Amino acid sequence: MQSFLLSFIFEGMNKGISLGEVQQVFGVLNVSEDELKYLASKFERIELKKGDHLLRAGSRVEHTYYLYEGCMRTYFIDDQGKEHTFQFAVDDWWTSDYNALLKKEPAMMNIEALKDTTLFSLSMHDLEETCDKIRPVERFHRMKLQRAFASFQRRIMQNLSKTARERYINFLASYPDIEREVKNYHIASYLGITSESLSRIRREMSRKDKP
Amino acid sequence: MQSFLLSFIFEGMNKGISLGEVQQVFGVLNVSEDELKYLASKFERIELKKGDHLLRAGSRVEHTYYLYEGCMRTYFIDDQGKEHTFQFAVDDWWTSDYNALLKKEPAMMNIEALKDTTLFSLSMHDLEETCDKIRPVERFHRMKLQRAFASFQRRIMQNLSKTARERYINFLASYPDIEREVKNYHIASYLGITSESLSRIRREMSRKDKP
DNA sequence: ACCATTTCTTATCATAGGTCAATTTTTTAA
DNA sequence: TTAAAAAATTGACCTATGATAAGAAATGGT
Repeated sequence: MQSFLLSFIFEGMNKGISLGEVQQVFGVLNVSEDELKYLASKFERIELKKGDHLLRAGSRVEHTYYLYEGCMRTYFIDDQGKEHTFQFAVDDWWTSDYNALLKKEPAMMNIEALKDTTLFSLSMHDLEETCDKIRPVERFHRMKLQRAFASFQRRIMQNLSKTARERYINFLASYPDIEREVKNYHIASYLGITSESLSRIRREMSRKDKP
Repeated sequence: MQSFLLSFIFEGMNKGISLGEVQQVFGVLNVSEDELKYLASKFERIELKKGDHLLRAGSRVEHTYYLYEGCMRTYFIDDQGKEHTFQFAVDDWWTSDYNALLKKEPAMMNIEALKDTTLFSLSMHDLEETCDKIRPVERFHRMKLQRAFASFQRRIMQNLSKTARERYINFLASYPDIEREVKNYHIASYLGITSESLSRIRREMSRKDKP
């Protein structure tokens, strides 16, 4: 009887997200209890196991995802079959294939879990609707976009002006904790180099670290 | 007398922008005449001659700029003194150093006019204020950010997966009309290669074009 | 129209990073 | 615990692009 009750509760939790979790998603947001409930109703909880894919190239994209806990990698495959990591996402990031989402084209990106991960999904349609209905949400979203925009600017600047080695050092500084989860070839393809090149860079660095 | 009058009119025009121009900036926007006037009052017209700088690295950034007519280039200088073109802007684009603007840091970017150019400047403070006061403006701005975001995604994907030659071909397709204004070394540094390399690529391409 | 300046091209040589193949190390699953 | 699979490293060689320098072509100011 008790275990039946428990499983019922868990199933219920898996459908949606709590008000507390909504507040985590949006930070401190000046909205009413009703609005909070409305927001919560729009999200769905997604639990992924390490290695699971959230999105695959070619499929339709309709959602954007809030990464509640875990670690994801977005990558794409080029014409020659080579894999390129577009970005890593960790706690409290949003992720999706925004280009496909916006242009209503099939996804070019794949998104996979690098460890067991919990996400909250929100359809683009609901995002628009909540932006319309709840002013602070639109503002919140606009701010998110601005910050993402600025970070893209920095990434493009780096790619244009830094050597692979400098970019790697910078990567380590930007994602200090991520290292355990990601493969070196993920990092290499994020930096725009081969796994072998990264290996050489790492060797040189460890040489010079211990003289 | 007539010439005095003319110069008076031009001076007046130089201060602000007309309601018709505001509508150009925001496209068809569902706002009242009063709101349109309010918006117009927040913009300032800037006329630049070819070669003039709108922004220089190190200076404070407080404005974002709508490019009404003309052509601008945003570039930065790296630690080794090398110049990198971050982006070209043509009619109906917005430009600024968004990273600096957002983080309230000194500019890293330089923005120069590639030909005589008319811009409308809007301070970040006024942008926030108009987003607050006029809902459709916030929506408009959010959409702009989304599109810019998607286009950055495409650029990063390209840089990771395409050869210099492919990127050049793609550049020509993306900016078909810009070529007359920009120097080859502007394009080269936008693509992340040297002017000499671009020259080689161009030679190879013209060889194969005429067999 | 002319000279000065800037930009573009070409050639040569140097180098970061890519490719391929073999080996070692680490992780995974039975 | 061990065998199999995946990931990382290494070495030998290759290629695209960078650096430098010099000349050709285009552009701009007077």
